[in-house]
Amino acid sequence: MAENWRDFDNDSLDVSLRAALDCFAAHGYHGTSIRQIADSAGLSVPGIYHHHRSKQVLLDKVVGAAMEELLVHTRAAEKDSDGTPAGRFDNIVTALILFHLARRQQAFVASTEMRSMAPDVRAVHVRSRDEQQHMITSAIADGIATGEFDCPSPVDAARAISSLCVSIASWYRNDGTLGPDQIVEQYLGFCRRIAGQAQTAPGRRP
Amino acid sequence: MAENWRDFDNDSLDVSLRAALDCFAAHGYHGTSIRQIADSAGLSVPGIYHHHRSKQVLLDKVVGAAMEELLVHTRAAEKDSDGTPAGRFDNIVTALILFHLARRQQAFVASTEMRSMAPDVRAVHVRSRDEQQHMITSAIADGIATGEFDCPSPVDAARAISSLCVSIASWYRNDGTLGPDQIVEQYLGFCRRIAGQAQTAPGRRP
DNA sequence: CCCGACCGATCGATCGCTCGGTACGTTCTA
DNA sequence: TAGAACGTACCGAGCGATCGATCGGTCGGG
Repeated sequence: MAENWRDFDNDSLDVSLRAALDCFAAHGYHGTSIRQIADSAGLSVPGIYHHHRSKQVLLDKVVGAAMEELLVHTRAAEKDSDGTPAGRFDNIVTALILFHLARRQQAFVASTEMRSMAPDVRAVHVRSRDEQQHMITSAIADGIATGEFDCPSPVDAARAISSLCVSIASWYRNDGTLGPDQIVEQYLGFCRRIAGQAQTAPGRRP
Repeated sequence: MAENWRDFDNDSLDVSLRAALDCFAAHGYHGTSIRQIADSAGLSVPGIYHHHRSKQVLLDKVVGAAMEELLVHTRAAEKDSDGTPAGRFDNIVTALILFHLARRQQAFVASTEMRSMAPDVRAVHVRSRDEQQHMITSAIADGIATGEFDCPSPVDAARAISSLCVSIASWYRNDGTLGPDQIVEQYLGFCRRIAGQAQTAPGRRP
């Protein structure tokens, strides 16, 4: 995994979770009924409950799988970097962008349905997101110390960068005019600029 | 209005719409029942229906009021600028940021509950948002022509800027450590950098 | 005397979820 | 090796609760 953090293979969601994800992404958690999920999965309502205890755990499993995947890829991306703040930053942010392209629906549901989750479940996912964001913050903070970055607040910049990458999930479509590589290049450029990386521009790699 | 586009006075929502907004922001449209709204408004369920025809129009009125307010302020902000691309950009983006600070809940509901609205109603609000975003796009495009801005795609940059400002609504709290002025300064800086405005940094006005 | 503001009671529909089953492949036993 | 026993994977029907919405009222000010 250490070197192939750029690749996201097929997700491991079963037919029920896949159906739940589709419905949640389209109509939201509370806007989706178990019957809709069952129809979408080609099962009956008890068929869903045979595999998953409740509607809540459907949401939990869908979001949990995505968050874990994101953390694993992000940690691998940082470890695979050259160790410099700018190198760490680039890899972490690239992993974040790639994740939101490859796991569009999961990322979208994770960000929009946080409030629909039970408090204890939500706490786990909030912690994951905080850890992810902290990796960005610390790369920027280190980069300011070395002069590679220039911005007034690493925490605020990291939040802006995180928000910007998350927003990709709300408009990206597989059949759009921009391909994944172009988006990575463009958004990595945006994020570098937000952090004040010297001599970079969106769409141009130095 | 032409010169006081920076000010957002108290919103004109009645007690029912205010209650609906609070509930929608906290639990989402489908996660909110009419009874919750009635309780929060200090009315009975028929008391709500006396003033508003359905749950759908509650959402429509809340979002519609916000979108109209945003457009009015943004148009005034552009008209009030010095006419240069950079000046237009700064005013439009500033209005967008101020709006998301002053109308946090409305902006949040508008962005998260688009999918919960009837198609014809949604189309109206999508058009408003497109017009808003197009003003940013055109300021950037003009700025590239004059050399004030530098980015590969004005459309993509405008979308990123718009997304970034919208995201403010999902974390900003009135009692947070950052005051409105600081956030405007910081996020305007982020947005300038995304568009590739020369010689600017977040937190520093030239 | 009427009209706008509001409420208690209740409508049919739908919600998440469960009960008691059936079908079927595998395993254990005589 | 036949057949009983079992575990897994499901389904039709229906549970109590809650949903958005409505009905027929009450009540105070003009």
